[in-house]
Amino acid sequence: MAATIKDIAKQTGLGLATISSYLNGGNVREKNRVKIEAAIEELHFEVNEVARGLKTNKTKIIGIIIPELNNIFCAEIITEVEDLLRSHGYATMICDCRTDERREEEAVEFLLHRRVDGLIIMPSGRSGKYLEKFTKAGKPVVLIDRKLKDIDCDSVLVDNEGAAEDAVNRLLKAGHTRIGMIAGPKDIYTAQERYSGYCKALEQAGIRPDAKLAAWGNYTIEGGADAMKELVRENPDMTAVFVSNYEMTMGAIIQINELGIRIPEELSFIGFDNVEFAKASIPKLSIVTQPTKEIARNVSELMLGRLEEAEEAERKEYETVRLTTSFVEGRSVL
Amino acid sequence: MAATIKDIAKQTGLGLATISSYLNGGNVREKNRVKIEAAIEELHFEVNEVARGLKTNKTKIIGIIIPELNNIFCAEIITEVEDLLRSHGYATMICDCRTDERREEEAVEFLLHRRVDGLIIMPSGRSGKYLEKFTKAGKPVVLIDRKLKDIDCDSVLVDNEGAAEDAVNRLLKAGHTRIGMIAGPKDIYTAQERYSGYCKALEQAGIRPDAKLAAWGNYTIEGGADAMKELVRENPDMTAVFVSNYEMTMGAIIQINELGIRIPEELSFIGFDNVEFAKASIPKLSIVTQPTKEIARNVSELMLGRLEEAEEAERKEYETVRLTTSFVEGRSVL
DNA sequence: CTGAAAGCGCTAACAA
DNA sequence: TTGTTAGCGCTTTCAG
Repeated sequence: MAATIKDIAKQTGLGLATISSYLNGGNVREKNRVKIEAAIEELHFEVNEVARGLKTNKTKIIGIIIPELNNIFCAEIITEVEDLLRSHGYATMICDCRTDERREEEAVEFLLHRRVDGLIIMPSGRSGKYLEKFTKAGKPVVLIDRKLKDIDCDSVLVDNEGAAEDAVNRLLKAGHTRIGMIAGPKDIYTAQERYSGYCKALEQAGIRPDAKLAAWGNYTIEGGADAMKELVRENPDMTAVFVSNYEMTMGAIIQINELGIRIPEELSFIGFDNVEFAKASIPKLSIVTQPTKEIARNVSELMLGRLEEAEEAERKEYETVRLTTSFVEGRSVL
Repeated sequence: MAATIKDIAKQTGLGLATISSYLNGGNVREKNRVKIEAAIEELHFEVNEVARGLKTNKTKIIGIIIPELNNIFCAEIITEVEDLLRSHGYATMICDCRTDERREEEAVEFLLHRRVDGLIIMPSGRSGKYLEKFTKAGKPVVLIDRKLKDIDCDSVLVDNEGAAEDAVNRLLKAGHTRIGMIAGPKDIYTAQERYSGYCKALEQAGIRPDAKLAAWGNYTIEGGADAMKELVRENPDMTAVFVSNYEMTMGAIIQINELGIRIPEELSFIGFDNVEFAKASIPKLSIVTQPTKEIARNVSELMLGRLEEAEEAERKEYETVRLTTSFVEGRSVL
């Protein structure tokens, strides 16, 4: 069995409090410090964070709920968040919910039982009702990428509408008028925002958005491919397309190859995220990219901040950070 | 403050043991069951897994240490493992170590303090010395994708050598003799295996492996691009290339586009992993793919099995599962 | 089947 | 500074 502070106390002849104090950076007489360190070394003592957690009512664990770890956008953010939190002593417990709201609710329950100190979530639904238990317990919740009704908390978003608007404007400027869009699931916040950016750009150019030109994918590769196929079938006059996430961008490209359509001669193309993929394509794709590192940094800082402030008395107003996207020029627009 | 079983006991007038028994699926008189459930509902009771963990000395948490969550091969496996373990009541604590051995050792320590019940690891180094603390504590360790010296435990691998050999044989059969390879880091197990498969195939065909034709990348996109550049520069007579992981495959393709080399006319190409990317490329890439789901399933089952068996007396011999890869035919070999 | 009591390893008053 | 003591919320004997 592993050694406990009791063993250390016995070995050194000191009291429990002294050992505990040493462990928590308190002041200990030099002579005793040496003794304690020797005992720790000798008995291979390792603090038991579980016991500590029970006592302090803080587990130093942050729960993370995401729709899909396989989604590169998620993965990039999570790696970074995990790194930042761990460097502050926090472990993360990640739950991949496969874009399933029911599973998300289960995950919330799961993490609640495990008494995580805070929750970072990229939610699939529209309402944050099921997060109440967290906020009521005084535990911080930080939303990534999507906004939720029925809940007060911090969130970090990107300017989805602006990003889509900008992309479509570029296509308009290149002279296109029949511009298709592969949008995300209708019930997802970001997808709606991006779609509305698309519409806004068209309207500003005096073009009425045509329902036939919008295909609703499901943020997956397959969904992107299907949507692309539909778009091409329904719109022989379409000369450009804007795809609104990475997985669907890849799917669309696969489909375009399948159909033998040439980019940009026959179809101008603007995709989303993953600069590397854009560079690996022929021709290089023009894409909208999101600042994943910056998102991660903001999320972590917000979380860490709330965690600290829980110690203190007052809390600051909830923040909504909105970051801007970038555009990476390729050769897919003509 | 959250309700505890004490509160439930008080509310129902029952003893602590009864509540605990109910919570753990024991037999409780029907009448009391109803009472308990009502109290739980009313007081919003949620079991505290931390306290439970302290008492039972089991946290129901599995630590996972990987080199890079951003690496799609890792991400695919981890998603699946996480899913399987969670469905058995286990949470996962993931540590991304950025292919850094020092960070891996820190992660081991980190997870040890948190008293995880088992460890799943895709190690960067060659020795498993630093995992001793785990095995000594009687906690199961399962290795993914790489084998380690100085440690006895289960592992799940793929037949790397065979996969590389097969790929190179295909190039040989197509008539190539000057075949390049972009290998992974020399100190990584899988990289060595794949390189040795490459050599084996050549030797069997009576060709002496030429050091100039082997470029050692670092399993990243950038590394793949650099290696490709070097290979082309040093070997004007090279007519085919085999790339040994996904990230480097993408990097190589980016570089090939950059250099304006045409596949397969000027260069035949076989890549690794990620069928989707292979399909999205022009022409479609021929690739070796690894069975990530199957790896995940094996890893989870091995871990779950060990966890159970810890309850019982004896333990089975350590297993090494070796899975086979597949080959997906594209149009990149001529 | 149920109640009482002990204790998992740690922290945090409080005294000394 | 250091020692003593009392729990954190749960499981688990052991009686009843």
